[in-house]
This record gives sequence, structure tokens and C-alpha cells, in this order.
Amino acid sequence: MGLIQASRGTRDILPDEVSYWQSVEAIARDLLNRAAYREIRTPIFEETALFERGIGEATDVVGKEMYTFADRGDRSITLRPEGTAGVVRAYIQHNLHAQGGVQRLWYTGAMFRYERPQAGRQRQFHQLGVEVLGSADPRADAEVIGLAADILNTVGIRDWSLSLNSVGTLGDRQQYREALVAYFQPYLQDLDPDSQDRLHRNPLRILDSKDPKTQRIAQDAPSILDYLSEPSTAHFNRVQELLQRLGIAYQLNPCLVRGLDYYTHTAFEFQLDTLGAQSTVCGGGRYDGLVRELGGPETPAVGWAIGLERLAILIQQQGASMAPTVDIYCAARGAEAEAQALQVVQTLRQAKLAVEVDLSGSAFGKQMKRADRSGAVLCLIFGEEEAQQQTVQMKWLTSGEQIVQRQSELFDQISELREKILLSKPTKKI
RNA sequence: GCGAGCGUAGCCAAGAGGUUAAGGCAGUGGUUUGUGGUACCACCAUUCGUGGGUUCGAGUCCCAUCGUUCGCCCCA
Repeated sequence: MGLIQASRGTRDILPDEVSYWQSVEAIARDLLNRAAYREIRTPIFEETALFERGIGEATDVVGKEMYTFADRGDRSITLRPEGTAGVVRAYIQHNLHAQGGVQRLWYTGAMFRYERPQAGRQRQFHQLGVEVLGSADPRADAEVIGLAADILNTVGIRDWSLSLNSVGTLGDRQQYREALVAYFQPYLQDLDPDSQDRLHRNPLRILDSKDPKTQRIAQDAPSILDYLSEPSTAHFNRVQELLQRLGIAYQLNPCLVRGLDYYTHTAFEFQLDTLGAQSTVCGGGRYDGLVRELGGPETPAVGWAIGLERLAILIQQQGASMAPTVDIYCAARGAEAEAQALQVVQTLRQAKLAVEVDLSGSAFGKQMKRADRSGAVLCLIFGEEEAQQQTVQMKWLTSGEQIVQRQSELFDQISELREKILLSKPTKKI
């Protein structure tokens, strides 16, 4: 068929699935609000230079994954590949730092990277992220990590593992980098081609190569943790101490190197092995140099981003059902009865009950069948007789019990009704 | 960007060169014209992602293309 389909690497989120997204967003919003984070919404595209400068020209994200094009004014525009750069740009542009103190921000939205799609990876995907700007305190690191853990736990994902590392300051990293190059140089011929290529471009990345031979060589490579300066070590130790106090389990992983240049000090990833090759569901860290790099004042910062598609995969794997169901189904037959039904339903909805109306006009048998499938616990039936007497048949689908009720009396009993509906509902998981 | 697999209805699928393309779920109608969940019956793909080729004959073989899945690179 010559039908137009969604572009490669993009997909529609159909109504059945949207409920997952809404629950995740609701949970995150609630948790973040209570932690004094405020939502920020930044544009979906930015000047290309923002990402080149912010993320780093040598990174893969910038080097080969950006959706970049010239607009009609011949400006180079890029669809945002991640959220932090835009948030920091907005922070600087609107002088949010002038408000003093710490800015706690969160965002969610679509991100774009030009990559081969595979499980848990798309060209348009969605992230939810937080950024804490203006605090160098290790408590900020612990706070954001704790929030990520809370969100994952609350949406029903519990078997994550947290990898933790410190990449120190730029200075620490410079020294470490030299040591690494010196270490790997003699083995150059034994490294896999990718790693050979990375030796001078980005030696830290050799550490998490998947090539077995390279891994063996990397095992005895110097550890970043031995190259941290005093203050860097102190910061990292304090972060670990705080995580322990919060009861958050983690593994130290000196090979954890994040792909974007702006990270300093703490780096972390929440992973699950059920995600296939894309095991990371949340990644983040501290980025003390980025704000100044982008032209703002020296501002320490820390944050993370959760991949929402990956989160959705995990939630579905755990079998959590989020299908919304209606409380009440309304069956009606005959013009007058149908009109009365609509009036009653409107009032019920105003009283915060979820009601679905059958529009088929077909036999009551058919309508009841649909009532059953809708998941409603109560079916309201309006026929000719009821219409004449201004009554309604209330049939409880869970018990089969059925009573006649005057329509006018129905509204006096809304709170009892709501209670009874809640009681008859099978308990829903998140 | 590289390598491999897959593409038959809304969904899951059988089909492996030969007259009418299994089956299941969902859906629609009926048995039951004012009462659901069960059961039974009927209907539901002129066509196998798309385009071209081979052949007397193609869902089945070949090529291309698009999509998708898995892996690599990288990342959320």
C-alpha cells in the first residue's frame, strides 16, 4: 500500500498506551512538586551551536546523531537531542541565577537523535529530567539520585541497579586521561579497532568497550578514582555516605563514563538487564562547568534524565495495567429515554463519576454486553417505562442486584453511590 | 553508519511453486425484538508491506525499496 506511515524511528502512542504515560507523568509531577521542583518548558529546537558547545563537538551525539537543518533564514537549527542544554540556555538567558539560591527544575518532552532504531531507542523519544542549578553541595547529588529512585519505585520498577562513579574535575580528568593513554599505548595493536581509534580522541570510552580482549586489557588500567583531587574525593565520599544514609544501594563502577562532555564529579546510571542492549533507564550526573561554558556565571549543577519509552517498556514487562475504566455504563433506548439518560449522565460526570454512554441504540442485550466489557461496575438503564416515570434501573454488574430509582433521588445519593462504586471495583494496580 | 532476521486481517498466526489464502482473539449480526458475563450459529483478506523480475503458474523463488526487530557504535 502506498499509505503514508509514521517516519522511521518515530511512533504513535495509541490511546491504550497513553494511560501509561499519563500515570508516569502524574507520579513524577507529584513527587517533584513535593520536592520543590518547578517545571520548565523550553523549545524543541535550538541553534545548533548550543549543542555543539554544550554537549561537546567530539561526542557522538553531536558528531553524528543530531537532526540539523537550515531554516528559511539560513540559520542552522537542531532538534534538541537532550534537555539539559536548553534548560541551561534558558537559565542564563532569563537570568534565573539572579533570583539567587538554588533553582530546582524539571522538564519532559520529545528529544531527537538520528540513529538506527532498535528496542528502547528511537529517533524521536521522550525524556523526563531534573536539573538542580546553583548548588555544589553533595546533598544535591544525593537528592536527585533519591528522586530518581523514588520515581522508579513508585511506578512499580524495583529491580533496578544503580551504578555510580566520579569523573572528577576537568583537571582531574586531564591527568587521568594522560595516564590512560600511557597505559593503553603499548597494547595498541591488541585493542579492537574502535578502541584504537578512541585512544587519542576519547580514551575514557575504551574502558567500557564490549570487546573481550579490550576488556581484559582495560581490567588493569588505572582507575579514575586514584586520580581524583582531594576535594573531588571528599565530594564523592560524601555523596556515597548520603546515599547509604538514604538506603539507596549502588555499585561503584570506575568504568562508567557518560557520553556528554559536560559531566564533572558524580556520574550515575540506573539500569535494568531486561532492557536488552539499552540497559540504562535513567542517566545523569553533575555538570559544574556547563553554565559558564554557555556564557553564564560559574554555576554548579546536577541532574538526570529518564528515558520514558524505556520506562514504558519496563512497566509493561512488569504487567502493570493502566487501562482506565469507566465507573458507570449507560444503556438507553428510545428518543425520550435517551435524552433523559444524557441529562443524568452529565450530572453524574459533574459529580466526578466516570460514565460511558452507549450510542448504538441497539437492543438492551447488546448494550448490556458492552456494559460488561467496558469494565463498569454499574449499568444505568433507561427505557420507555423509565422515561415515563422519570426513573432509572440501576444494575450492579458485579452482583447482578438491580433496583429502580427515581432520577431526582439519584442525585441526593451521589456520595453513597460513589462509595459503593469504589467498593465494588476490583483494586487496580498502578 | 555497519551486520543479521522478519513483514499474511485491528491483534496473534498456519502456509515451503499448482484450482476457492487454515485457525485463534477481537468485532458485527443472530439463537435471546427490555437486561451482561457462558454456549452455539453466521459474517468478517478478490489478496499476502511496496515496485519490478523469473515461471504456463508466486504469499511461497530473485532483485530493489520501505518499514520493523536484534546486535555493533552510542545513548535515555
